[in-house]
Amino acid sequence: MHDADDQRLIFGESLHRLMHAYQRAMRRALSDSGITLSVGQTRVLKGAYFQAAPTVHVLAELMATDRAQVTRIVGQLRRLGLVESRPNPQDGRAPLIRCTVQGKAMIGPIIRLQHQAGLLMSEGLSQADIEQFVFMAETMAENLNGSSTDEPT
Amino acid sequence: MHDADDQRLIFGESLHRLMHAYQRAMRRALSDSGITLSVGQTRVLKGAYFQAAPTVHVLAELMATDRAQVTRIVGQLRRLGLVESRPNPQDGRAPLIRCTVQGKAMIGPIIRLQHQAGLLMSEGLSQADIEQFVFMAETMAENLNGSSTDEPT
DNA sequence: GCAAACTCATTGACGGTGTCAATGAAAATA
DNA sequence: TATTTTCATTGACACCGTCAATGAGTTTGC
Repeated sequence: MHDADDQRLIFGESLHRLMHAYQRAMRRALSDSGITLSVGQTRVLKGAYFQAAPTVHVLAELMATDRAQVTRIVGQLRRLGLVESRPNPQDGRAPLIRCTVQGKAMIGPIIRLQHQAGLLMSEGLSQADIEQFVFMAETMAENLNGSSTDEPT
Repeated sequence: MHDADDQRLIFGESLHRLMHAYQRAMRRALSDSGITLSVGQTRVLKGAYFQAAPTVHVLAELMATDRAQVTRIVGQLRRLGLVESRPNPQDGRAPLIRCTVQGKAMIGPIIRLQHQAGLLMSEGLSQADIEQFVFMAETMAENLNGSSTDEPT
């Protein structure tokens, strides 16, 4: 029934379709480029690169995902020699994670692929549209997160 | 580097965060309402309801996912008595899937939850914004899909 | 200083999901 | 009629999200 509602009905499905399409495109682009990393691995690698020696906790928060998951991925990347964790002088529980030289070498191509995907998907949209879209996506994510945590006082 | 590029860099991450937040919200809303269906199951159920006796193929296309996945979910829903598949007089390979009475009874609450999630996440955004967002999401998904399939002649 | 409570990373386990390959039945094509 | 194509189905595998338990380290309260 009635206009406004229908918009909302489509909403979830639109999001699903976009997300699937994006993930698929990224996965294909990565494998076509001979990069054998999963999407999650690239996300952690980027985090380790752009943040200054983050902990697992910081990365998990950044990616809005579970620490367990991040720990696992860090382990994989470490075994691949793309990342290393060094003891944290401030806190013995939380090692600091850093890109190795080899890890840094992969950042460039990864960024380039994401960049291309961004260009492709934004075809026919203006720069202003894109910025608006990103802004709205952030706003919505915050709306959803904020309500579930119910930060008190 | 330079404005335009940075937008694109954030792009993927924004999408990830929004998607995670949305999926989480939906999962929580479903379980809080005592509905023990997965997100995928609700999607298929909705498809079976809104389409007129679709095949697995149709549902998969609608959801932009794999037929195998849909087949599995249909099996689960059938075991739950929410859906039934009847032989297709037009094509013996592709049974037609239909909501049962019990399945239809669940549609209302599911829609309502998605509706609420939509309202929550669109807080602070105008109706025009929302429509714009959905439109852009569809456009982008098409951009991504169209290029990979390269439909010829 | 010491014990309790807390925080962190880590590991294990489980379910949902996406994808590919193989199978077999039915349809379309030659 | 024989070949090829299209469909659903099943199995297998990897990725991802989540929760529970563990253990090491830190902070708090006494």
